[in-house]
Amino acid sequence: MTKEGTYMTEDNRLPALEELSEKTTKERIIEAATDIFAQRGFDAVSMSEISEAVGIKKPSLYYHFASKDKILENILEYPIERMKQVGSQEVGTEELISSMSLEEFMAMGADLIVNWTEEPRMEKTLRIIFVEMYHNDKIKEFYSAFIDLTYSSWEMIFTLMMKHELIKPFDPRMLAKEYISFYGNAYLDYFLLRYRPNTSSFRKEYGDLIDRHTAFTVSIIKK
Amino acid sequence: MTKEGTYMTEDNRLPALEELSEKTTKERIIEAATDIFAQRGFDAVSMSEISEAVGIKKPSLYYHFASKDKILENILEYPIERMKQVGSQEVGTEELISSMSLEEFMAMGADLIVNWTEEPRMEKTLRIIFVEMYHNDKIKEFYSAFIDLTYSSWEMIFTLMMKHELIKPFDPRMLAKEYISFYGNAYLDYFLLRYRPNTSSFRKEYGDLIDRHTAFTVSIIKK
DNA sequence: CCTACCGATCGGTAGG
DNA sequence: CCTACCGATCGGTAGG
Repeated sequence: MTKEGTYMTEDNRLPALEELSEKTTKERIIEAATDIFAQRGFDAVSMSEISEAVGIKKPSLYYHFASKDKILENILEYPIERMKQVGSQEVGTEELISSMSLEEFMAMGADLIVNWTEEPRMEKTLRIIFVEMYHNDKIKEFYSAFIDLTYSSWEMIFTLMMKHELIKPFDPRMLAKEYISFYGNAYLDYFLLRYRPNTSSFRKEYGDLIDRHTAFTVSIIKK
Repeated sequence: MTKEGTYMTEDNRLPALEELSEKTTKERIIEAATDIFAQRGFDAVSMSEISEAVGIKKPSLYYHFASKDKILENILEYPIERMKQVGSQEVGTEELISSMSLEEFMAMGADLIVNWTEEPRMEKTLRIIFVEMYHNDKIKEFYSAFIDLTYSSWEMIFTLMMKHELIKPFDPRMLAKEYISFYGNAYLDYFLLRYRPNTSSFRKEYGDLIDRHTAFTVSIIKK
């Protein structure tokens, strides 16, 4: 968090161009820890193990992070930042809805939800979130906010669809919950029951099922 | 697993009636461990802590269970036995469907699913299952079987409902997945995100939402 | 069911 | 970023 890299640049020269694209030790720690935590969970992983993966000795980790908990905190900043990015680009939903067919919009929506898991770092972080949720208050807060935002977005979308008479009348909040539950359940299945890092992806395993969920939803709500 | 209670009955007399209703130490260990594992997870709980809750010393636990893992294994036998019980009493689904209204049957189905969580021991065991699923193969096996059985049961139910022309035509497997996802998601929310032992219950927190889910489902499928 | 004990490992610190 | 080290705690055993 502070004075990153001061140890390695104490000669005070400007870094060469090549070095700018190299990962800092701090970044390498985060990447290694994300990887190993995603595989075996936070508690089961020791600081020695992380340092070995990075290629340094255990006490050197404490130069970059004050504690094991701080490493986890840093890892969790990533999805929070990514959620803010997605949130800020949310513009013109109504124009989008009236500019395409119901089928097209729903397919686009499904794609957005699936894309969330496509980036490898995000996928590993989501795994950590699901595994550690039961006893980590920061993760609970993040996941709650993530779910609430998703419900509210789709409540708004379905409300607009009704306004434009694209779909039959429903309680939009309830419809959002029904629609999104399918994804929550798929996440539970993927991240807790069947997680095998680097051998598969959410899209590959659930893509077809999600297409069918989209078709099912359209068939039910379409006016 | 073997020779239970031999230490305490080495005088070879028949146990008094009163003793028959008393819990054996082995049972008390299971109950205490279930309680504490449900609260804080398997790895975070020490054998000392369990023994303290029971009122014995740590090494005495090893008279009843060969290892900490064996305690968990014993705890997991409970839901497996309960599932077998429920499975074996599954008779006359078709008569049931044709003997009541769609609304009545769906309300009864929702009740069965919610009842699964009402028994305190089952609730705690379900919490342990959700918390430890990510790294415990036996739990994965159990949960997979539980989910598959649920999907298959509802696939059969919806197939029979179509045969009796109570509901519109659907792919019954897909309809089962859509219907059950709502519960899977509610479990995820309850057991991982909002679990507060002894202060609430699944029925209390999700009863209303599930009634609305049942009504939503009926409104969509009813012929 | 207990006392006494063990090796292993953990997160973290001191001091350079 | 390293060597050397620490106190605490863990699951489990020996022997009664």
